[in-house]
Amino acid sequence: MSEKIKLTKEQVELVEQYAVFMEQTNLQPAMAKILALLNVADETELSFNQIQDTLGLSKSGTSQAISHLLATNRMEYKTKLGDRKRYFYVPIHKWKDTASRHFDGLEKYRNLNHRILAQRSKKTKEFNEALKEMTEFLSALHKVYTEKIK
Amino acid sequence: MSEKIKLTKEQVELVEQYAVFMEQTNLQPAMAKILALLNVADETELSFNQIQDTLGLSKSGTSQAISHLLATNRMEYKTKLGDRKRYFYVPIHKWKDTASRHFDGLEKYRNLNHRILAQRSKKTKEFNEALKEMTEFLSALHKVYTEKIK
DNA sequence: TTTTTAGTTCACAAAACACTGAACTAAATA
DNA sequence: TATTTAGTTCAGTGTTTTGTGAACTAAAAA
Repeated sequence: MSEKIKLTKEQVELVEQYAVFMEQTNLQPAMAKILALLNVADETELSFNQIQDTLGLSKSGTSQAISHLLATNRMEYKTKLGDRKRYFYVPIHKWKDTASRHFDGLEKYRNLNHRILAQRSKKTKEFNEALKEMTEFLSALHKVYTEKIK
Repeated sequence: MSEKIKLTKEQVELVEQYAVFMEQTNLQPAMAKILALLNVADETELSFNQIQDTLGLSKSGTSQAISHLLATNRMEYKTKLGDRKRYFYVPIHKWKDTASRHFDGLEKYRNLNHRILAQRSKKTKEFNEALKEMTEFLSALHKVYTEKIK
């Protein structure tokens, strides 16, 4: 029988909105919905079947999405003695690691812009000045990160 | 005849790396390369033909990419009296507007997480606590934005 | 041993995406 | 008026993405 989880109307709404947001950050729909569910549901640890049934995905789709989420550290699982299933959860307590990866991307962008600026013709003064201001703002952001998280 | 622009080896390298970075943020390859070129090239204003020839794109591909970049405010153009062409450029002086849009996305994420937290069962104490910490960091980031840019 | 559970793997179908070439347009030039 | 310039539009093609169902596996339970 189905192991579909009961969600309030508000939870369904939140799952959908969270998933859409995640899709916009490059995540595939199925993965986005799984993450959304694990963030919103009352229970933070759900089994393969609970995920599949609640979201109405195929078995293979669920398997592939879960594998990818595990491989990219967006999800983890635990087991329970005397129970063959895995229980999947979002390692939200590691949110600082996730944030770090985002700031690494930002730093890469800052570095690219810095290199671009370094080799630019001195003739395009306004352009160069704006580019410099922007990289300085990126540095300021990075500083917040090192102070608050790193 | 071709209006291909001359780029140093380093500039070619930077165009490619910048474009790859942009592709990773959801931009289509052609658009990513156009933005990269306009950031790196000595001249900040390039014509349709200079862009097409330098990047080796088709005319229609160039047209469609430019239209989309203009529609999404990632590019603008100016004209010159007595010249029928448009000269395209990256409005880098508006980098604060671009940053604002990014922070709007972050704020949306913070708000979603805040709503999720507000309706969560009180039983998952650790999860809720971590989620709260994270939204607080998102608020701190947003504060930097309001102080430095807005 | 046979069956059930908890998945994994894979070939493929449907849809979306990215780009191309060819035909077209509208304004300027000859 | 005819031609050139500076693009635009669109149908189609090749590629990539997502997800499906069917067959498979490995361990546990009956």
